[in-house]
Amino acid sequence: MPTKDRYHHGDLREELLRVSLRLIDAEGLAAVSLRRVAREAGVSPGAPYHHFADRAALLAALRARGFELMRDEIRAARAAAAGPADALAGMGAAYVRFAVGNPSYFRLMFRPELVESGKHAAAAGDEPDAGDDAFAALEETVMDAVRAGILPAGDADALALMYWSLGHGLASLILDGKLGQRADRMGIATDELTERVTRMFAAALIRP
Amino acid sequence: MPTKDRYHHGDLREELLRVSLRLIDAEGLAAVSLRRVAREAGVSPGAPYHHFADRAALLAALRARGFELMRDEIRAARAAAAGPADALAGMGAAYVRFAVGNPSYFRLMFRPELVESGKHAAAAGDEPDAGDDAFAALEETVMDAVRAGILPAGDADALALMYWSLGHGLASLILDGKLGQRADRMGIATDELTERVTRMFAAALIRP
DNA sequence: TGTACATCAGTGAACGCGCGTTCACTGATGTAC
DNA sequence: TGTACATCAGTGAACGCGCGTTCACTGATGTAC
Repeated sequence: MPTKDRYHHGDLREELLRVSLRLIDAEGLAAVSLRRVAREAGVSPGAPYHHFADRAALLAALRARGFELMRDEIRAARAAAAGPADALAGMGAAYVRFAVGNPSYFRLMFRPELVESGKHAAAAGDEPDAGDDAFAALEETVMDAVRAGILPAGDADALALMYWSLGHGLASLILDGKLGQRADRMGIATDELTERVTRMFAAALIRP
Repeated sequence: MPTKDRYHHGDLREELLRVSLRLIDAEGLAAVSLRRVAREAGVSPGAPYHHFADRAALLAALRARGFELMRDEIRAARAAAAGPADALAGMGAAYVRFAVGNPSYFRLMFRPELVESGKHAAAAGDEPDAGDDAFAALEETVMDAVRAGILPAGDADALALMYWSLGHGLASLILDGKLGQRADRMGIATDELTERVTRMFAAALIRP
Protein backbone atom coordinates (compact mmCIF):
# COMPACT_ATOMS: atom_id res chain seq x y z
CA MET A 1 0.00 0.00 0.00
CA PRO A 2 1.91 3.01 -1.25
CA THR A 3 1.19 6.15 0.70
CA LYS A 4 1.67 8.34 -2.30
CA ASP A 5 -1.21 9.32 -4.54
CA ARG A 6 -3.53 9.13 -1.59
CA TYR A 7 -5.30 12.18 -0.33
CA HIS A 8 -4.94 11.05 3.22
CA HIS A 9 -1.41 10.48 4.26
CA GLY A 10 -1.99 7.68 6.69
CA ASP A 11 0.39 8.67 9.40
CA LEU A 12 1.30 12.26 8.83
CA ARG A 13 2.01 12.99 12.47
CA GLU A 14 4.78 10.42 12.62
CA GLU A 15 6.10 11.47 9.27
CA LEU A 16 6.36 15.08 10.44
CA LEU A 17 8.33 14.00 13.49
CA ARG A 18 10.64 11.88 11.36
CA VAL A 19 11.26 14.70 8.93
CA SER A 20 12.00 17.09 11.78
CA LEU A 21 14.64 14.78 13.21
CA ARG A 22 16.24 14.38 9.84
CA LEU A 23 16.32 18.14 9.40
CA ILE A 24 17.90 18.75 12.79
CA ASP A 25 20.58 16.25 11.93
CA ALA A 26 21.27 17.67 8.53
CA GLU A 27 20.87 21.40 9.03
CA GLY A 28 20.27 22.08 12.68
CA LEU A 29 17.29 23.10 14.69
CA ALA A 30 16.89 26.39 12.86
CA ALA A 31 15.96 24.48 9.71
CA VAL A 32 12.88 23.03 11.35
CA SER A 33 10.03 25.28 10.30
CA LEU A 34 6.51 23.96 9.98
CA ARG A 35 6.44 25.00 6.35
CA ARG A 36 9.69 23.24 5.61
CA VAL A 37 8.68 20.11 7.43
CA ALA A 38 5.36 20.05 5.61
CA ARG A 39 7.10 20.52 2.28
CA GLU A 40 9.52 17.68 2.92
CA ALA A 41 6.65 15.48 3.94
CA GLY A 42 4.99 16.29 0.61
CA VAL A 43 2.05 18.02 2.18
CA SER A 44 0.55 21.51 2.13
CA PRO A 45 1.62 24.22 4.61
CA GLY A 46 -1.60 24.02 6.58
CA ALA A 47 -1.62 20.27 7.05
CA PRO A 48 0.61 20.08 10.15
CA TYR A 49 -1.85 22.21 12.06
CA HIS A 50 -4.18 19.24 12.22
CA HIS A 51 -1.55 17.48 14.32
CA PHE A 52 0.36 20.17 16.19
CA ALA A 53 -0.92 23.44 17.57
CA ASP A 54 2.22 25.25 16.47
CA ARG A 55 5.93 24.86 15.93
CA ALA A 56 6.66 24.74 19.66
CA ALA A 57 4.20 21.89 20.11
CA LEU A 58 5.97 19.81 17.47
CA LEU A 59 9.33 20.36 19.12
CA ALA A 60 7.88 19.63 22.55
CA ALA A 61 6.53 16.32 21.28
CA LEU A 62 9.95 15.40 19.90
CA ARG A 63 11.64 16.42 23.12
CA ALA A 64 9.36 14.28 25.24
CA ARG A 65 9.92 11.30 22.98
CA GLY A 66 13.67 11.79 23.19
CA PHE A 67 13.59 11.70 26.95
CA GLU A 68 11.53 8.54 26.89
CA LEU A 69 13.98 6.85 24.55
CA MET A 70 16.90 7.86 26.72
CA ARG A 71 15.19 6.71 29.88
CA ASP A 72 14.45 3.33 28.37
CA GLU A 73 18.03 2.80 27.25
CA ILE A 74 19.42 3.85 30.61
CA ARG A 75 17.01 1.57 32.44
CA ALA A 76 17.90 -1.29 30.13
CA ALA A 77 21.58 -0.76 30.83
CA ARG A 78 20.92 -0.92 34.53
CA ALA A 79 18.83 -4.04 34.22
CA ALA A 80 21.50 -5.79 32.18
CA ALA A 81 24.27 -5.09 34.67
CA ALA A 82 25.74 -7.74 36.94
CA GLY A 83 26.06 -5.47 39.97
CA PRO A 84 26.05 -1.85 41.03
CA ALA A 85 29.58 -1.10 39.83
CA ASP A 86 28.80 -2.56 36.47
CA ALA A 87 25.50 -0.72 36.41
CA LEU A 88 27.12 2.66 36.98
CA ALA A 89 29.58 2.17 34.18
CA GLY A 90 26.88 0.77 31.93
CA MET A 91 24.48 3.61 32.56
CA GLY A 92 27.13 6.19 31.83
CA ALA A 93 28.03 4.41 28.64
CA ALA A 94 24.36 4.19 27.71
CA TYR A 95 23.95 7.91 28.22
CA VAL A 96 26.85 8.71 25.94
CA ARG A 97 25.76 6.09 23.44
CA PHE A 98 22.29 7.59 23.32
CA ALA A 99 23.68 11.05 22.66
CA VAL A 100 26.01 9.86 19.94
CA GLY A 101 23.40 7.63 18.35
CA ASN A 102 20.64 10.21 18.49
CA PRO A 103 22.32 13.57 18.18
CA SER A 104 19.20 15.36 16.99
CA TYR A 105 17.19 14.17 19.97
CA PHE A 106 19.98 15.01 22.36
CA ARG A 107 20.45 18.50 21.00
CA LEU A 108 16.75 19.13 21.17
CA MET A 109 16.35 17.80 24.68
CA PHE A 110 18.84 20.10 26.32
CA ARG A 111 17.94 23.41 24.85
CA PRO A 112 16.44 25.52 27.59
CA GLU A 113 15.10 28.28 25.39
CA LEU A 114 12.75 25.76 23.83
CA VAL A 115 11.27 24.72 27.12
CA GLU A 116 10.87 28.20 28.49
CA SER A 117 9.37 29.66 25.37
CA GLY A 118 6.57 27.11 25.42
CA LYS A 119 3.09 28.15 26.34
CA HIS A 120 3.27 26.04 29.46
CA ALA A 121 6.13 28.16 30.71
CA ALA A 122 4.68 28.46 34.19
CA ALA A 123 4.42 24.71 34.61
CA ALA A 124 7.69 23.88 32.88
CA GLY A 125 10.13 22.09 35.10
CA ASP A 126 7.53 21.34 37.70
CA GLU A 127 6.03 18.11 36.46
CA PRO A 128 8.41 15.18 36.45
CA ASP A 129 9.15 13.73 33.05
CA ALA A 130 11.02 10.82 31.55
CA GLY A 131 14.28 12.64 32.21
CA ASP A 132 13.52 12.61 35.91
CA ASP A 133 12.79 8.90 35.70
CA ALA A 134 16.21 8.33 34.21
CA PHE A 135 17.86 10.36 36.91
CA ALA A 136 15.94 8.48 39.58
CA ALA A 137 17.26 5.20 38.17
CA LEU A 138 20.79 6.55 38.42
CA GLU A 139 20.19 7.70 41.96
CA GLU A 140 19.00 4.26 43.01
CA THR A 141 22.02 2.66 41.44
CA VAL A 142 24.29 5.03 43.29
CA MET A 143 22.60 4.10 46.53
CA ASP A 144 23.01 0.43 45.71
CA ALA A 145 26.69 1.07 45.19
CA VAL A 146 26.96 2.93 48.47
CA ARG A 147 25.24 0.05 50.25
CA ALA A 148 27.58 -2.38 48.55
CA GLY A 149 30.50 -0.37 49.89
CA ILE A 150 32.03 0.50 46.54
CA LEU A 151 31.13 4.16 46.67
CA PRO A 152 31.79 6.45 49.61
CA ALA A 153 28.77 6.90 51.83
CA GLY A 154 27.46 10.36 52.50
CA ASP A 155 25.97 12.54 49.87
CA ALA A 156 24.32 10.18 47.43
CA ASP A 157 22.45 12.97 45.67
CA ALA A 158 25.64 14.83 44.91
CA LEU A 159 27.30 11.61 43.79
CA ALA A 160 24.50 10.90 41.37
CA LEU A 161 24.70 14.42 40.01
CA MET A 162 28.39 14.01 39.55
CA TYR A 163 27.86 10.93 37.42
CA TRP A 164 25.15 12.69 35.48
CA SER A 165 27.40 15.70 34.89
CA LEU A 166 30.23 13.51 33.68
CA GLY A 167 28.03 11.71 31.23
CA HIS A 168 26.35 14.85 30.06
CA GLY A 169 29.58 16.74 29.67
CA LEU A 170 31.25 13.95 27.79
CA ALA A 171 28.28 13.54 25.49
CA SER A 172 28.10 17.27 24.84
CA LEU A 173 31.78 17.55 24.08
CA ILE A 174 31.57 14.66 21.67
CA LEU A 175 28.60 16.16 19.85
CA ASP A 176 30.29 19.54 19.69
CA GLY A 177 33.20 17.89 17.99
CA LYS A 178 35.64 18.87 20.72
CA LEU A 179 36.47 15.30 21.50
CA GLY A 180 36.96 14.50 17.86
CA GLN A 181 39.49 17.30 17.47
CA ARG A 182 41.34 16.13 20.50
CA ALA A 183 41.35 12.52 19.39
CA ASP A 184 42.68 13.59 16.02
CA ARG A 185 45.49 15.48 17.65
CA MET A 186 46.29 12.46 19.78
CA GLY A 187 46.19 10.27 16.71
CA ILE A 188 43.51 7.89 17.94
CA ALA A 189 39.87 7.28 17.10
CA THR A 190 37.12 9.22 18.84
CA ASP A 191 35.58 5.96 20.00
CA GLU A 192 38.73 4.92 21.69
CA LEU A 193 39.14 8.20 23.51
CA THR A 194 35.55 8.04 24.66
CA GLU A 195 36.05 4.56 25.94
CA ARG A 196 39.21 5.48 27.77
CA VAL A 197 37.50 8.34 29.51
CA THR A 198 34.48 6.31 30.55
CA ARG A 199 36.66 3.48 31.74
CA MET A 200 38.64 5.96 33.77
CA PHE A 201 35.44 7.26 35.41
CA ALA A 202 34.63 3.88 36.65
CA ALA A 203 38.16 3.06 37.75
CA ALA A 204 38.78 6.36 39.48
CA LEU A 205 35.62 6.54 41.50
CA ILE A 206 34.90 3.02 42.52
CA ARG A 207 36.84 1.26 45.24
CA PRO A 208 36.31 -2.43 44.86
CA MET B 1 30.24 63.30 25.98
CA PRO B 2 26.85 61.77 25.19
CA THR B 3 26.88 59.41 22.26
CA LYS B 4 23.34 60.30 21.31
CA ASP B 5 22.59 63.01 18.78
CA ARG B 6 25.83 62.28 17.04
CA TYR B 7 25.89 60.99 13.55
CA HIS B 8 28.85 58.80 14.28
CA HIS B 9 28.28 56.41 17.08
CA GLY B 10 31.77 56.32 18.43
CA ASP B 11 32.02 52.64 19.17
CA LEU B 12 29.25 50.94 17.31
CA ARG B 13 31.09 47.66 16.98
CA GLU B 14 31.31 47.20 20.73
CA GLU B 15 27.79 48.38 21.20
CA LEU B 16 26.52 45.78 18.73
CA LEU B 17 28.33 43.05 20.61
CA ARG B 18 26.92 44.25 23.92
CA VAL B 19 23.40 44.37 22.55
CA SER B 20 23.78 40.87 21.13
CA LEU B 21 24.80 39.46 24.49
CA ARG B 22 21.91 41.16 26.19
CA LEU B 23 19.53 39.72 23.62
CA ILE B 24 20.86 36.19 24.00
CA ASP B 25 20.36 36.46 27.73
CA ALA B 26 16.88 37.86 27.50
CA GLU B 27 15.40 36.02 24.54
CA GLY B 28 17.87 33.47 23.32
CA LEU B 29 20.12 33.19 20.35
CA ALA B 30 17.26 33.22 17.88
CA ALA B 31 16.50 36.81 18.85
CA VAL B 32 19.87 37.96 17.57
CA SER B 33 19.23 39.24 14.07
CA LEU B 34 21.33 41.97 12.56
CA ARG B 35 18.25 44.12 12.08
CA ARG B 36 17.17 43.69 15.66
CA VAL B 37 20.62 44.36 17.02
CA ALA B 38 20.91 47.48 14.89
CA ARG B 39 17.51 48.66 16.05
CA GLU B 40 18.37 48.20 19.71
CA ALA B 41 21.61 50.04 19.17
CA GLY B 42 19.61 52.89 17.70
CA VAL B 43 21.13 52.60 14.29
CA SER B 44 19.89 51.87 10.77
CA PRO B 45 19.68 48.30 9.39
CA GLY B 46 22.66 48.74 7.13
CA ALA B 47 25.02 50.14 9.72
CA PRO B 48 26.27 46.82 11.17
CA TYR B 49 27.61 45.85 7.79
CA HIS B 50 30.40 48.35 8.25
CA HIS B 51 31.61 46.23 11.16
CA PHE B 52 30.59 42.66 10.41
CA ALA B 53 30.38 40.89 7.10
CA ASP B 54 27.17 39.15 8.11
CA ARG B 55 25.29 37.69 11.04
CA ALA B 56 27.63 34.71 11.32
CA ALA B 57 30.63 37.03 11.58
CA LEU B 58 29.09 38.88 14.50
CA LEU B 59 28.39 35.64 16.32
CA ALA B 60 31.87 34.33 15.56
CA ALA B 61 33.39 37.48 17.06
CA LEU B 62 31.35 37.00 20.21
CA ARG B 63 32.27 33.35 20.40
CA ALA B 64 35.96 34.07 20.15
CA ARG B 65 35.74 36.70 22.85
CA GLY B 66 33.88 34.30 25.10
CA PHE B 67 36.60 31.71 24.80
CA GLU B 68 39.23 34.30 25.59
CA LEU B 69 37.38 35.40 28.71
CA MET B 70 36.99 31.83 29.85
CA ARG B 71 40.63 31.02 29.20
CA ASP B 72 41.74 34.01 31.20
CA GLU B 73 39.60 33.10 34.18
CA ILE B 74 40.74 29.51 34.12
CA ARG B 75 44.37 30.53 33.89
CA ALA B 76 43.91 32.97 36.73
CA ALA B 77 42.39 30.25 38.88
CA ARG B 78 45.39 28.05 38.20
CA ALA B 79 47.84 30.81 38.97
CA ALA B 80 46.12 31.58 42.25
CA ALA B 81 46.20 27.98 43.48
CA ALA B 82 48.56 26.76 46.18
CA GLY B 83 49.31 23.44 44.54
CA PRO B 84 48.09 21.05 41.88
CA ALA B 85 45.23 19.64 43.93
CA ASP B 86 44.03 23.10 44.71
CA ALA B 87 44.49 24.14 41.09
CA LEU B 88 42.32 21.32 39.78
CA ALA B 89 39.46 22.19 42.12
CA GLY B 90 39.88 25.89 41.41
CA MET B 91 39.90 25.48 37.66
CA GLY B 92 36.75 23.39 37.75
CA ALA B 93 35.05 25.95 39.91
CA ALA B 94 36.24 28.73 37.60
CA TYR B 95 34.76 26.91 34.63
CA VAL B 96 31.38 26.58 36.29
CA ARG B 97 31.57 30.14 37.58
CA PHE B 98 32.26 31.42 34.11
CA ALA B 99 29.27 29.58 32.68
CA VAL B 100 26.94 30.77 35.41
CA GLY B 101 28.23 34.32 35.28
CA ASN B 102 28.21 34.55 31.50
CA PRO B 103 25.39 32.33 30.30
CA SER B 104 25.04 34.08 26.97
CA TYR B 105 28.69 33.58 26.15
CA PHE B 106 28.62 29.98 27.31
CA ARG B 107 25.54 29.12 25.28
CA LEU B 108 27.06 30.72 22.25
CA MET B 109 30.42 29.05 22.60
CA PHE B 110 29.15 25.50 22.58
CA ARG B 111 26.76 25.50 19.71
CA PRO B 112 28.23 23.41 16.95
CA GLU B 113 25.83 24.46 14.24
CA LEU B 114 27.20 27.98 14.52
CA VAL B 115 30.73 26.87 13.95
CA GLU B 116 29.98 24.57 11.09
CA SER B 117 27.71 26.95 9.28
CA GLY B 118 30.47 29.55 9.06
CA LYS B 119 32.07 30.29 5.77
CA HIS B 120 35.34 28.95 7.03
CA ALA B 121 33.75 25.55 7.50
CA ALA B 122 36.66 23.70 6.00
CA ALA B 123 39.12 25.28 8.39
CA ALA B 124 36.88 25.20 11.44
CA GLY B 125 38.28 23.13 14.25
CA ASP B 126 41.70 23.03 12.75
CA GLU B 127 43.28 26.18 14.11
CA PRO B 128 43.73 26.22 17.85
CA ASP B 129 41.78 28.88 19.70
CA ALA B 130 41.47 30.23 23.21
CA GLY B 131 39.43 27.17 24.16
CA ASP B 132 42.39 24.99 23.32
CA ASP B 133 44.61 27.21 25.45
CA ALA B 134 42.30 26.66 28.39
CA PHE B 135 42.32 22.93 27.87
CA ALA B 136 46.08 22.95 27.60
CA ALA B 137 46.28 24.69 30.98
CA LEU B 138 44.08 21.99 32.47
CA GLU B 139 46.19 19.30 30.93
CA GLU B 140 49.37 20.74 32.41
CA THR B 141 47.77 20.92 35.81
CA VAL B 142 46.72 17.31 35.56
CA MET B 143 50.27 16.35 34.72
CA ASP B 144 51.52 18.37 37.67
CA ALA B 145 49.13 16.44 39.86
CA VAL B 146 50.30 13.15 38.44
CA ARG B 147 53.91 14.10 39.07
CA ALA B 148 53.00 15.14 42.59
CA GLY B 149 51.51 11.70 43.06
CA ILE B 150 47.98 12.83 43.87
CA LEU B 151 46.45 11.58 40.66
CA PRO B 152 46.95 8.12 39.26
CA ALA B 153 49.62 8.02 36.58
CA GLY B 154 48.78 6.68 33.17
CA ASP B 155 46.42 8.36 30.83
CA ALA B 156 46.78 12.05 31.61
CA ASP B 157 44.89 13.05 28.47
CA ALA B 158 41.86 11.06 29.43
CA LEU B 159 42.04 12.34 32.98
CA ALA B 160 42.03 15.92 31.78
CA LEU B 161 39.11 15.21 29.53
CA MET B 162 37.25 13.70 32.43
CA TYR B 163 37.73 16.88 34.42
CA TRP B 164 36.65 18.93 31.48
CA SER B 165 33.56 16.79 31.00
CA LEU B 166 32.55 17.13 34.61
CA GLY B 167 32.88 20.89 34.56
CA HIS B 168 31.14 21.17 31.25
CA GLY B 169 28.33 18.86 32.25
CA LEU B 170 27.77 20.57 35.53
CA ALA B 171 27.76 23.99 33.93
CA SER B 172 25.36 22.84 31.20
CA LEU B 173 22.96 21.26 33.65
CA ILE B 174 22.95 24.40 35.75
CA LEU B 175 22.24 26.61 32.76
CA ASP B 176 19.51 24.26 31.60
CA GLY B 177 17.87 24.62 34.96
CA LYS B 178 18.14 20.92 35.72
CA LEU B 179 20.33 21.48 38.72
CA GLY B 180 18.04 24.19 40.00
CA GLN B 181 15.05 21.86 39.89
CA ARG B 182 16.97 19.20 41.73
CA ALA B 183 18.28 21.60 44.33
CA ASP B 184 14.75 22.85 44.89
CA ARG B 185 13.53 19.32 45.39
CA MET B 186 16.34 18.72 47.86
CA GLY B 187 15.55 21.98 49.59
CA ILE B 188 18.96 23.58 49.18
CA ALA B 189 20.41 26.37 47.08
CA THR B 190 21.83 25.71 43.63
CA ASP B 191 25.16 27.13 44.69
CA GLU B 192 25.45 24.69 47.54
CA LEU B 193 24.64 21.72 45.39
CA THR B 194 27.21 22.82 42.86
CA GLU B 195 29.80 23.16 45.53
CA ARG B 196 29.02 19.77 47.00
CA VAL B 197 29.41 18.12 43.63
CA THR B 198 32.72 19.75 42.82
CA ARG B 199 34.04 19.04 46.29
CA MET B 200 33.00 15.44 45.95
CA PHE B 201 34.73 15.13 42.65
CA ALA B 202 37.97 16.43 44.04
CA ALA B 203 37.70 14.15 47.05
CA ALA B 204 36.92 11.09 44.99
CA LEU B 205 39.72 11.45 42.50
CA ILE B 206 42.57 12.81 44.46
CA ARG B 207 44.51 10.62 46.79
CA PRO B 208 46.48 12.80 49.11
C1' DT C 1 45.14 78.21 11.11
C1' DG C 2 42.57 77.24 6.86
C1' DT C 3 41.36 74.71 3.06
C1' DA C 4 40.78 70.75 -0.18
C1' DC C 5 40.08 66.33 -0.36
C1' DA C 6 39.86 61.31 0.78
C1' DT C 7 37.95 58.17 3.62
C1' DC C 8 35.07 56.50 7.12
C1' DA C 9 30.62 55.32 9.14
C1' DG C 10 26.38 56.32 9.05
C1' DT C 11 21.16 56.72 6.54
C1' DG C 12 16.97 54.96 4.71
C1' DA C 13 14.63 52.93 1.00
C1' DA C 14 14.27 48.86 -1.44
C1' DC C 15 14.61 43.86 -3.02
C1' DG C 16 13.08 39.23 -2.50
C1' DC C 17 12.44 35.50 0.76
C1' DG C 18 10.56 32.11 3.94
C1' DC C 19 8.01 32.09 7.79
C1' DG C 20 3.70 31.23 11.06
C1' DT C 21 -0.78 31.11 10.84
C1' DT C 22 -5.63 31.40 9.15
C1' DC C 23 -9.46 30.11 6.40
C1' DA C 24 -12.94 28.53 3.29
C1' DC C 25 -12.89 24.56 0.84
C1' DT C 26 -13.14 19.50 -0.33
C1' DG C 27 -11.95 14.67 -0.77
C1' DA C 28 -11.74 10.50 2.16
C1' DT C 29 -13.20 7.86 5.89
C1' DG C 30 -16.16 6.03 9.47
C1' DT C 31 -20.74 5.21 11.46
C1' DA C 32 -25.78 4.61 12.23
C1' DC C 33 -29.58 2.70 10.51
C1' DT D 1 -25.51 -4.18 1.51
C1' DG D 2 -26.78 0.78 0.74
C1' DT D 3 -27.34 5.18 1.92
C1' DA D 4 -27.09 9.59 4.51
C1' DC D 5 -24.45 12.10 7.12
C1' DA D 6 -20.77 13.63 10.38
C1' DT D 7 -16.21 14.03 10.98
C1' DC D 8 -11.51 13.83 9.81
C1' DA D 9 -7.43 15.33 7.33
C1' DG D 10 -6.08 17.24 3.66
C1' DT D 11 -5.62 21.69 -0.07
C1' DG D 12 -4.00 26.05 -1.60
C1' DA D 13 -4.42 30.86 -1.49
C1' DA D 14 -3.74 34.63 1.34
C1' DC D 15 -2.27 37.81 5.23
C1' DG D 16 1.30 40.37 7.41
C1' DC D 17 5.92 40.07 9.31
C1' DG D 18 10.85 40.38 10.15
C1' DC D 19 14.72 39.02 8.05
C1' DG D 20 19.49 39.46 5.33
C1' DT D 21 21.48 42.10 2.30
C1' DT D 22 22.36 45.81 -1.16
C1' DC D 23 22.91 50.42 -2.69
C1' DA D 24 23.17 55.21 -3.73
C1' DC D 25 23.57 58.69 -0.68
C1' DT D 26 25.63 61.97 2.86
C1' DG D 27 27.35 63.80 7.16
C1' DA D 28 31.58 63.52 10.01
C1' DT D 29 36.27 62.90 10.58
C1' DG D 30 41.15 62.84 9.49
C1' DT D 31 45.12 64.34 6.75
C1' DA D 32 48.26 66.93 3.63
C1' DC D 33 49.80 71.10 2.52
